[in-house]
Amino acid sequence: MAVTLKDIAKKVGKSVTTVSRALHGYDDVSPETIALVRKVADEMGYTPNIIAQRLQKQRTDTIGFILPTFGPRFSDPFFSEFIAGIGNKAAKLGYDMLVSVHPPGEEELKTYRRKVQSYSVDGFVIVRTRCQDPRIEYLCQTDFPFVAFGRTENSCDFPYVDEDSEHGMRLMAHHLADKGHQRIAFIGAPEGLMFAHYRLDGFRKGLEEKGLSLDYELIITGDLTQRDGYRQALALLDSANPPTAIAASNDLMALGAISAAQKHGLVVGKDIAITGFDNIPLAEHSHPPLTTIHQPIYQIGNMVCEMLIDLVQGKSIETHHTLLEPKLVIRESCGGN
Amino acid sequence: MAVTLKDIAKKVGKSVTTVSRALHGYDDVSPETIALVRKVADEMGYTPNIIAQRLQKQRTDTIGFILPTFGPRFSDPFFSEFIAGIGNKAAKLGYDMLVSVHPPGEEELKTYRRKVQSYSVDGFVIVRTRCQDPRIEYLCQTDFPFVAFGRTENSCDFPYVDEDSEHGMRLMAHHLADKGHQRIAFIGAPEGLMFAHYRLDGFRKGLEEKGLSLDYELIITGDLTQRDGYRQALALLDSANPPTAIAASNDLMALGAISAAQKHGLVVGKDIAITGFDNIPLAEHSHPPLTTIHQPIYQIGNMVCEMLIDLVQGKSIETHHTLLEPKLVIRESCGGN
DNA sequence: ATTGACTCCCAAAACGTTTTGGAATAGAAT
DNA sequence: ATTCTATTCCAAAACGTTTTGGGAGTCAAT
Repeated sequence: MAVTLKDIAKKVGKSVTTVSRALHGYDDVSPETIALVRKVADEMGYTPNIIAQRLQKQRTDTIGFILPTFGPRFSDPFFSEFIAGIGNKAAKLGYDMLVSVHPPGEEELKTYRRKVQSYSVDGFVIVRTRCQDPRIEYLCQTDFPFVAFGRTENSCDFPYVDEDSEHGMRLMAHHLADKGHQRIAFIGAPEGLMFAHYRLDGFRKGLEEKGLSLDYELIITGDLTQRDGYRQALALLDSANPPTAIAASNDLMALGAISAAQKHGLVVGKDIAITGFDNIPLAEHSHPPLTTIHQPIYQIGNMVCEMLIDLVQGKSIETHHTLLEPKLVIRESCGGN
Repeated sequence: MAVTLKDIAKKVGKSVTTVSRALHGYDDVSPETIALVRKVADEMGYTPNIIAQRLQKQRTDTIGFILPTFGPRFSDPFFSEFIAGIGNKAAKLGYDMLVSVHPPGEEELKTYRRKVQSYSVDGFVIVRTRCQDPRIEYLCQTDFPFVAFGRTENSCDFPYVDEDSEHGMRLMAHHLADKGHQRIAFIGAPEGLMFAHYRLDGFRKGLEEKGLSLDYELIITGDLTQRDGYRQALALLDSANPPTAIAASNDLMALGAISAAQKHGLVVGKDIAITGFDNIPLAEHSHPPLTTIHQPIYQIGNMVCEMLIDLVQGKSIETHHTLLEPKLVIRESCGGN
């Protein structure tokens, strides 16, 4: 079996205590002993048993991340990038990342509860916040550390990072209005998601500021997949009086909408304008390239993770709430600049 | 603090041993005691401390998965789907999933080593196998349980699931040849990856079987991103004698190539044929929809995870090697049917 | 000769669980 | 009265680590 402190202790003829303290470089161990212990530990290939450390320290050095997602063909590039963001930062700070996959619902919440109660993780990263978010409510209520990407309507105060998508969508509305579009459709995100509201409200306000109003017949909702963007856009274009522009609530749906328009024989960027939100890598090299709002997903993963780790380590966080300024990225899918 | 066995023991006036055994339903505990203990445990909201269990049991009920990936803007839908596949199966079998992110290299291997030696996980899922794969070599050599998605040229024997991409690419070559293409370009995957070879070899063989040969000038290599597919395809199309078909080694690059062709004013599916590999969800709703080889990524995640868990539990696995039959999915990006 | 300061070390407890190897009691069979 | 069997229980050890609260020895200052 593996090498333990006891084995080293036996070898060097000291106590387990001394070996432990030597390896941690305590100054009540003589330099010679430290050197000796280090050498022997090295030779024997010692690695501390992380589980024993965790039991003793009463923390896991692990952060939890539960992907709130559906079905087998789940494949949102947004999440790979976000995971990379959290994961890299966590690794850098010496933390592990425990990932689960659960569609929103009762089961999901049970998973949170179980992980909290069994001390599986020190804290959680929450993503895709919902208006009334049971995860946030639960974690607030049990005082368990977490940081969210996104805000919520829950009453409790908690640390989060979010992009000001309301403002982002206002910019987008201005842009489309400036391009002369009047009949503009909006493909929203599922009702329960917090950002669905920000984006819709922002878009509506943006149009109003330009003297336009968002026709309620042209507001539809998609499930954020490309497939659904395609389907919804097709329906819009098949209607009696199709829009001249479609603003989707995320890039994936926008890409679907582009396909639908092209299927309809339209030249996107000329016959119709289509826009997204997120600026995933795919957006840059689609045809035509997609006008969208940039969201630094990887960096947000970084930030959220760092905040969480500060939090679980009891460090005082300077800023609990970060609202990032969105940037409009103009490409050809709405005719360019 | 949390409620422990000791707390329950005190409450019911029995020993910790008895409480533990009662909760596990041992038959040397009287039914009344079992009922009482269960009730009290419930009332007090007891959840076993998972870390203590792990220390005692000497296993973690956790499987490890290290994403072999680069840079910040990493965003491959392939991985989200694969993670979902592993994660869901793991959850179903009562296992956690520990995810790290590391570009291939020395650091990556160190992470494996550390996780093995510190007992962080019971086994690993390996993905994107390389021809000479240091991860596999290390794990074989230390006899640590793992299952791979993909084969390798390493000499050791190990359990894997793979799709027969050589055969898949042969089918694709046949299809393109049957469509009358003669000047066909191939965008390969990075050299070191095992599947890069299978796909290239299969494609070459497929063409040869149709009496065609693959011009070495038309073999180029991409980094599997859409951006690079775009770049490489642009180069091909800018050349003096451009190909009439481009077969990319994955869907993402194929999508990039489609954009490039469209940028060049070509109608994909008519002026030029472009094909991919993977059949990610994006492939179905691109414009035009992408002809590709289907790879059931989610199910492969499921299978690999299940095999691994059988393995770490010492169950005898029936089949160590699974080679899945690829299926050609014909869509419009190469002219349909 | 004491005291104090300093250096180096360690036994034991603790974290929360499971498992081992009995012990105690009661009733039945001899 | 003794032995045997069943039933129900539990003390202690074990997993591997860190921390607590000293102890022993040396040397210098009183």
